[in-house]
Amino acid sequence: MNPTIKDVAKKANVSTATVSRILNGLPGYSEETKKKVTEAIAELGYQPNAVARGLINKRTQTIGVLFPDVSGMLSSEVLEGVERAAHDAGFSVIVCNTASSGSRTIKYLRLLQEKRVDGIIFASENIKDEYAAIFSEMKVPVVLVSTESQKHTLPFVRVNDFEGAFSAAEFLIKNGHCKIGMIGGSFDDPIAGVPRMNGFKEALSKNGIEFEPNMLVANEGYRFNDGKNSLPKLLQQFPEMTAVFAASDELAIGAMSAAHEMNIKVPEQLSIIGYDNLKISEMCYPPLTTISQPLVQMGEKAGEMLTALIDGKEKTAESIYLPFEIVERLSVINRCKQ
Amino acid sequence: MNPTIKDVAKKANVSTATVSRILNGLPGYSEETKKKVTEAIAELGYQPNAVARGLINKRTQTIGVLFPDVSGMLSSEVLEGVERAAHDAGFSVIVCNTASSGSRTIKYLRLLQEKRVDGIIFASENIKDEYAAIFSEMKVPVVLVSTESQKHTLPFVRVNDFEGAFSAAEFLIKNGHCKIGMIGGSFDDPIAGVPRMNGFKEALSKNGIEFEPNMLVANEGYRFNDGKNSLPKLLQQFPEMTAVFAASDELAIGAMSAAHEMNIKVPEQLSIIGYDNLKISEMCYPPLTTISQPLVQMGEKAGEMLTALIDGKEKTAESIYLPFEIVERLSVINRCKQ
DNA sequence: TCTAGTTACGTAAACGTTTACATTATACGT
DNA sequence: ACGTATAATGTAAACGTTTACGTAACTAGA
Repeated sequence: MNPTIKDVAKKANVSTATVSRILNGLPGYSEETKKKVTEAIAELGYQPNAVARGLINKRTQTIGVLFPDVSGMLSSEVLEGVERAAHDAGFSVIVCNTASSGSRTIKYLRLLQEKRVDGIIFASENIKDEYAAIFSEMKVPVVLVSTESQKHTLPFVRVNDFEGAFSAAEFLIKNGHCKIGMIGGSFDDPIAGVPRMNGFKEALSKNGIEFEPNMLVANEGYRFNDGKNSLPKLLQQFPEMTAVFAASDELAIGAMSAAHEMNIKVPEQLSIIGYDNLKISEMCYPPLTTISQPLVQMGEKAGEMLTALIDGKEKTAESIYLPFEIVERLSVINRCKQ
Repeated sequence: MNPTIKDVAKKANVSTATVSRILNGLPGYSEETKKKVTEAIAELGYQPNAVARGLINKRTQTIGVLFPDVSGMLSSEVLEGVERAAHDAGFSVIVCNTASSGSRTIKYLRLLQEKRVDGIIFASENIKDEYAAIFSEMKVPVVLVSTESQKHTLPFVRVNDFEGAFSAAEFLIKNGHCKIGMIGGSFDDPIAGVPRMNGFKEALSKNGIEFEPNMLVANEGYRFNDGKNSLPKLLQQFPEMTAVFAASDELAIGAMSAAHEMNIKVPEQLSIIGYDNLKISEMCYPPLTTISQPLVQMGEKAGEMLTALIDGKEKTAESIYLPFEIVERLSVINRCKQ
């Protein structure tokens, strides 16, 4: 099969220990033997076996990442960041698509445990007690991205959704809108659902606008079709609305699509602001003004935190809120300047 | 640390061999001992160590997937399919982002070799000789997805781009268009560039339309901005155009965006057809008529082929062209019915 | 010249499995 | 009662590394 360290040792007339030392840059060999060994390695085309290494070192240089939805645009940007950071730190990443299913998540966690990954990144989903139990059983570092848990104290990297939503709503207000509706997520979603709705309400109230239930329509999910269906509903219960805050870009673009179909001009008749700054948000027409979550940077940061934890560089990781940003494009109009 | 098979054996008063047999469903133990062992496993919370297993079995139950662009929408859909198929067959997947860089690709390949993955899926990129050399050196199955190589005979799964492009152009013709332009990829891209341009030309010529160079603008890439920049150019060199075929959905949507800005109505004044059927294609306005590549299915099929090859179920894999499909939405108008 | 320290190695155990082979007990046919 | 096939189990080697420990040679200081 593949040549092993023994073959190299034999060819170079040294012991496997010496070869290993050379391979790992440990002290204890002469330049002369190093040369012999290096030549033997080249001649044989020797490649160290990471599996054997992993067995003895109890380190696989591999991390696992769990997403509810691998092909989602949000997940894929985060993944890019994670992969980059992991690879830069010498780790490979195994992707797992939980499809938001509890049982799948647990299966994957068990699998990662068997594979002896050195750490785990858990994205965009609520941490059930069951998961947390497995985490601590596994005794590997875990970092959360785009989610958090106050019950189970795990380090996370995300943006402050309350403030992001607050800023979005306030941005509309500053642009002269006072009849503002919201297309939100789910009341059952403590991560992206509730905080964004609360931030919205808070912005209204801080600016002397009283929130009324008819200004909001909530959704199970955050998808295009949810947004597309929500706009007509919202418009019906809140006809005087001049601007909408959508809790995700997909929702916003869905709303925009509905507006097109209803012959409502965006932004002239209706301003729309989204949340996420996915790649598509600059591709739609008009380009979407939105709250930017630095997704790949979040993934990257999470990857860095995790690998630092694994390498013991950090004892405990400090959770961080990454700054969001309002990226102004063309879907919001300033009513004052009209 | 974690309990090992030895701990289980001791607790159950049997040998490790027996435990192993029970774990792997091999014959040779009584119901009674099985019960003892199962109990011991449960009490200790024993989890087999896949690393040790991998060492002796020379199988890691892991495959590697290389993408030029992990967060690209195309890649991420393919990844979803691959992950699903792999997982169903008992494999984990390691993702690698080559960023279209040769040196990164090679580094990753070496890494996967060290990690002793059981197989490789290579997506969307041209196979350089150097890669092929490593493939054969690694002696693991490789399957290509969304690319192919006639020089190095590797199994692939993709759609026939020539025919896809041909159908797209012919679809426009059948809808009464005869002044048709194309926003294409690169002449240097033998995978998605040349075949799509040729398919386009062939459709014209088959229908008695003579192709002129001014009907085409080529691009380095397939991105939104390429499309956005290309439309004005194309319109300038081919003003009588009533329809465009774009070699990717991103190009098409970029073109649509440019049309919006130039106050050209889609599809009333200009019909657009894309290629890929990404998720965004139904989110833009008007929803994009496009050639559907079954991306997740392609990933899935590739994953199935690879795992079958690994498990030795298939000796050699048959390359396949998956069928494309024209998905009609609203970006193309029928001129005959006007 | 002797001792102590350093350098350059080699030996062998260990990591946690699987599995070929050996061993024992059991049942069965005559 | 005896051999034999079968079932149940154990022993130990093997997978390819790393590393604690041992040893021999050499250097340097007195």
